[in-house]
Amino acid sequence: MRYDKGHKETTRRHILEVASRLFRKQGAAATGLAGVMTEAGLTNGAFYIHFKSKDDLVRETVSTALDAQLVNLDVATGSIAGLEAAIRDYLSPRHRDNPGAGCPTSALIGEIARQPIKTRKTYTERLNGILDVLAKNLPERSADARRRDAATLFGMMVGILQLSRAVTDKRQSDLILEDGIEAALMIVNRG
Amino acid sequence: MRYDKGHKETTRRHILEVASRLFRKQGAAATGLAGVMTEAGLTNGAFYIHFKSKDDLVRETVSTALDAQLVNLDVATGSIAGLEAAIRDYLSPRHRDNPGAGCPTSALIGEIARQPIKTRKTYTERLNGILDVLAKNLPERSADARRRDAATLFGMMVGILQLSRAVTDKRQSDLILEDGIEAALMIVNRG
DNA sequence: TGTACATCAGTGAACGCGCGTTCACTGATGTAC
DNA sequence: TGTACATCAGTGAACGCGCGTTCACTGATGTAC
Repeated sequence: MRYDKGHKETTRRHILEVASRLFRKQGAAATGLAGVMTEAGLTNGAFYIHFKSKDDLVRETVSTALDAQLVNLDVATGSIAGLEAAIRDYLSPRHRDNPGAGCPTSALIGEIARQPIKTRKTYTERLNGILDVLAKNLPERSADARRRDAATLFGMMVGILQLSRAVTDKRQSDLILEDGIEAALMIVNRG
Repeated sequence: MRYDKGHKETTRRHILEVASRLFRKQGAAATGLAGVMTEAGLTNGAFYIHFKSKDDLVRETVSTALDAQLVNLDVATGSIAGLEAAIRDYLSPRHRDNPGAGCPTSALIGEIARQPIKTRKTYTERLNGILDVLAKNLPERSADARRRDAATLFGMMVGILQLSRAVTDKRQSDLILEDGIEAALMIVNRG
């Protein structure tokens, strides 16, 4: 073969990374495959060697981006202090200003809700993995209560980050993040 | 003239209503002008009699939809009980299942954050009007604290509604809404 | 060892299609003289 | 009062363009005999 063993898989992952970044930055509907492939250093036609369709690519990017987020979160947390640090990082100006490398949910949830059921199912599974990690790090009480708080906490973080991204006034945007951290920590520490 | 005085304005408002519904339901990027005009009972070409461009239409729909939301909210609230009822209504299965007639922020905030600055400025202004109404109905404390809580509360409601829309499991989706109401009321009643 | 063929990731041109936008035209009414 | 012209919301065909997708082809390597 012309290419190393594993080369195809490397290329596929590379396309996924590029697409994942562009989708989060520009939206999936607003991002064309030609742009993805050019950015990946390939030509149009090569796309279909790796993916069945654009829908397929969207589903794969959602899946892998959430997998990566779960791993990062699992490593970063492990204690209440770790969870609090993760919340501060999530609701930071740095995260707000870098959607392409940030939380896929905050960037794409509006579009995900309108995706084919298969993609929404994939999303739901991965989301639940993330909610499990959050719940694991919440203090005491029943596992059920922690798990339910995790969904509330995550929804809150997502909504607040999105508001901070939409608003044009930087001071207001910063304030939304700061107040959001305070409220999120209140959810973490309620009992 | 062939048409009544005020006919043009009526038509314009009709196009706005149709577009506003389709944008919230399908996303603005994923909705074509031909679809909007057909749904409005007109032909393609008539669009440019009423609007300068698609961007212009998006900005106008965002503006008028938020204006309408502000009026509804102002009427529905007026007391803490009213605010609580508005929160329950926002985080209800009915709202979740009817994005086309629902909160424009929950349906479009991801796209709004990527719109031209002019649209984002319009959005920010209107959002602040809504946050003012929410703040007005929060209990006591300083006006500044209430205003900041309003942003947190709204961000939370938006994020939770979006999560409930993305998730495929109905039971989980319902639970997210119920727990979200509880947490939102906690923000309302903290002091 | 040399040659013919198979494999397959990637190329790049082309497909049909729907997009946002433009424009010559329509036709009912209002206005001027 | 009658006629010529102006107005203007709306029509519908067409524009160029980029979309997602297809496909004949390339060319480096592996395999068979």
